[in-house]
Amino acid sequence: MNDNSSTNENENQRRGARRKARTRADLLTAARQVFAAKGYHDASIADITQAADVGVGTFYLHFHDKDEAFHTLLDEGFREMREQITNTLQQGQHQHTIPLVIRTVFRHAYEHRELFQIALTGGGQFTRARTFGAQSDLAQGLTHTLKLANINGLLDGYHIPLLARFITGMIMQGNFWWFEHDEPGPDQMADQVLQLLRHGLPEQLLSEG
Amino acid sequence: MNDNSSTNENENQRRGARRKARTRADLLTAARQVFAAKGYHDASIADITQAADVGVGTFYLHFHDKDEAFHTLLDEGFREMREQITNTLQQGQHQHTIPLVIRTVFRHAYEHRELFQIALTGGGQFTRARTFGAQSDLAQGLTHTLKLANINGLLDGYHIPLLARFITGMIMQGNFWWFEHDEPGPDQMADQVLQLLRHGLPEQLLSEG
Amino acid sequence: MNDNSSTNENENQRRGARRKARTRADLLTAARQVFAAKGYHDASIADITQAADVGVGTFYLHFHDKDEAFHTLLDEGFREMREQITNTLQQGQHQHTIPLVIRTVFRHAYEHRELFQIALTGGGQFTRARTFGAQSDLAQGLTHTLKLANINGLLDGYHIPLLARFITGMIMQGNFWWFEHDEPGPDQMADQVLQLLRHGLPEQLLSEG
Amino acid sequence: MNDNSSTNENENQRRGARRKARTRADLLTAARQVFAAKGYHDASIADITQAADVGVGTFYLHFHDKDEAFHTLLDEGFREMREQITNTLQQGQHQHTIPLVIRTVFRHAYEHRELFQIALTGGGQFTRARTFGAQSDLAQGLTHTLKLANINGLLDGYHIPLLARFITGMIMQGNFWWFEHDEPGPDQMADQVLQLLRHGLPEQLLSEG
DNA sequence: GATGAATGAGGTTTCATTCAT
DNA sequence: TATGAATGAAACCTCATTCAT
Repeated sequence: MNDNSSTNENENQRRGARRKARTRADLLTAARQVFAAKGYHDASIADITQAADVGVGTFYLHFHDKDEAFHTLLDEGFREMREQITNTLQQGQHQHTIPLVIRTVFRHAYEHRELFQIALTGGGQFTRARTFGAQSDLAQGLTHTLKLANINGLLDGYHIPLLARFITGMIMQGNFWWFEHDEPGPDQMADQVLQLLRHGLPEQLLSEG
Repeated sequence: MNDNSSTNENENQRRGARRKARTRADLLTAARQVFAAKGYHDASIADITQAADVGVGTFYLHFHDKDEAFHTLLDEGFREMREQITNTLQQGQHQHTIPLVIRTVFRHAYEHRELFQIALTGGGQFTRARTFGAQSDLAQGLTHTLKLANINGLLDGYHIPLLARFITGMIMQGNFWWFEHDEPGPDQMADQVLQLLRHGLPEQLLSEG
Repeated sequence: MNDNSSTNENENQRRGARRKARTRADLLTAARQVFAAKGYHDASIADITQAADVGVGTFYLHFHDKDEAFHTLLDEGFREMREQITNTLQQGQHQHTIPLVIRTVFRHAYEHRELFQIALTGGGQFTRARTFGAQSDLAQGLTHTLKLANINGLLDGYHIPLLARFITGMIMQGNFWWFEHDEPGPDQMADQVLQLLRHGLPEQLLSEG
Repeated sequence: MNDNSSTNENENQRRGARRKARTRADLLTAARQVFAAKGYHDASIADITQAADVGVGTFYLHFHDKDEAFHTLLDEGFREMREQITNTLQQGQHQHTIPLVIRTVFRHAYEHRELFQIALTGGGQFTRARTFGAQSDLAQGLTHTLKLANINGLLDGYHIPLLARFITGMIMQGNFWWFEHDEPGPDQMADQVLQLLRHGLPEQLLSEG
């Protein structure tokens, strides 16, 4: 009987925790949709809880405020991608790193387009820092890679941190493209970026006065 | 006396018009500073009128609402640049167009950094459309140029609108760079972009598994 | 077996009742601490149940609402004192009543300082009535006593209900004193009050212009 | 013309300031009524602005928050009384001080009964400190007076700070009395207090077991 | 009996906008 | 034209209370 009741209690606790986790997930999903549709500032808590079909108060049971929900959304949404990129960067096969990072970002970005839209356009005082931070992280990782690659002087004459930014910029614009189009898919998108990085543009287009 | 009085009236009218134009300019300058410092949403009309040293009501004599002030700020701030770029694009010397556009954007962006910061980070319902619009305009202009250049098939194998986006992305990241650094200046920044566009990256960095 | 099971049932019932009573007592103790620390309004049910180490819902198994818990706290906390004072008042030895009441209140107040603090400072719509009520009860009891004592005209010239209030006021300020100091103890406090009541102040302090 | 316009401007400014001051006064009057009727916590800003017949936002144009309005109400309401008492205390004719203070407080309390009710019953985190502070101020002033009076040892055997508290308590209960009754007026009330302070109670009422 | 996730009414506060002067 | 006090819709957030488990 002792066993039984404590088992029941555990069972109840687990059920409760599961339900709570589900509500939280519902809220995050709703937040993703609402933020994507309206942007950070014009999304109200009421919008989010309505979309999640829960009461307003429930929101505050799971997040301290709007900002925390926003950050949680991005942090959890980007975790997997961040981990994959970190792995790639740490593997040390520098000759493969850049294409791998590009492909990784594009694959995730294509799969989680809403999330990227939020990250790239979202507002909010802290948010500005945070979303730029996302781009900065990527740029920093690429800077690191490029510096390692430059041990043998391959990139002398390039401003390496800028180079990293330029690549970041190309990737970001690829994501913007998907706000309006579905084609081409992530792999062809990556191919296009790599093609430009490999061969540049024909000389005729770039002659100066 | 009639003459006299009408002269006086004219004089008064002119003085009034001058004063009005000056107040408007003060408001735009103040708006630029405040938007840059706080972002669109966190900038209040009171902030702006305080910075301009006028009453709150005065704001509404010059702008219909907050959004109009914001748009006016960007439109007027970008007018000169837009015109120069339009000219460049229409001149038809396609082999010089791309470097010229790049240099033009960078020069203006460096000179009007606050303005670019506002355009690239500012929020607001319409704002999102507008600032993306700015990037889209640039991308469209470049698309047009690249298509003309491709009459002789130079760019077969490239996805031209994407190519235009990538270049746009590089330019935008150059501007982001200036949010945090002052060096390198616009011409060297352009050189870096052109260097990448001309030669791409060393093959060793881009080999895939 | 029938006997047996009903014995078990009884046993279980008793155990249940004991547990319930204990939870209730825990809640009242917690409520006392929390109300004393934060005041009525700023004390949340969650604060109380947390301090009692029970679930929020449990609170409502024992009290109908926040106000009931508050009133219960005061009623039960003051019951003993109220009974002693009632006894004193009913004993009819009027010449001893006033000192006895004063000593009784001070002794309880010193022992249950938290409770008195709550009663004298706590808020809440009904609470205001209730805590004033406590003072009023005391004043009424004293009024009654003084009236009985005045059968022989001792207090002609005094406004008896006011007199009762003044004594009440002195007692209350004695309690306020203990919010900030521990000394003097209840008996010396009573001595001070009685000394003033017996001899008044020296005439020199009270002469009017 | 210059004179004229600047005169007009001044005139306008003054008119504006007068209007603003009037709104502020309306709000304070409304706040006094609402706080008196409902107590601090149960009075909402909407209650106050409705009673003052202004928009909700107007409240925040004049007070930073509810607490500031409350404190302002008390500070401004007690200013005159505080000044009179301070003067009395500083005049140094110690043999008249106590009766004067008692009469002063009662006169003001009778005239501004609502205010005293608010001060004595009002809640709020800071409020508790503040309203007790009012009583404490009075008690401290009296303590000071009594100490000066004690130079010649008149009060040896009395605990002077307690004595001051007791007098404060009598005054406060006099005010409580007026929450429910209009009679006796302030002067007779003071007379009653002074009578008790002068002669104490008949010994028969205070004999101890 | 005990639990704690969920609820939503109700309160506070901000700020774009208006309008009488 | 310029002013700034006044407005109130709309957002955020809290917490007493309920109820399914």
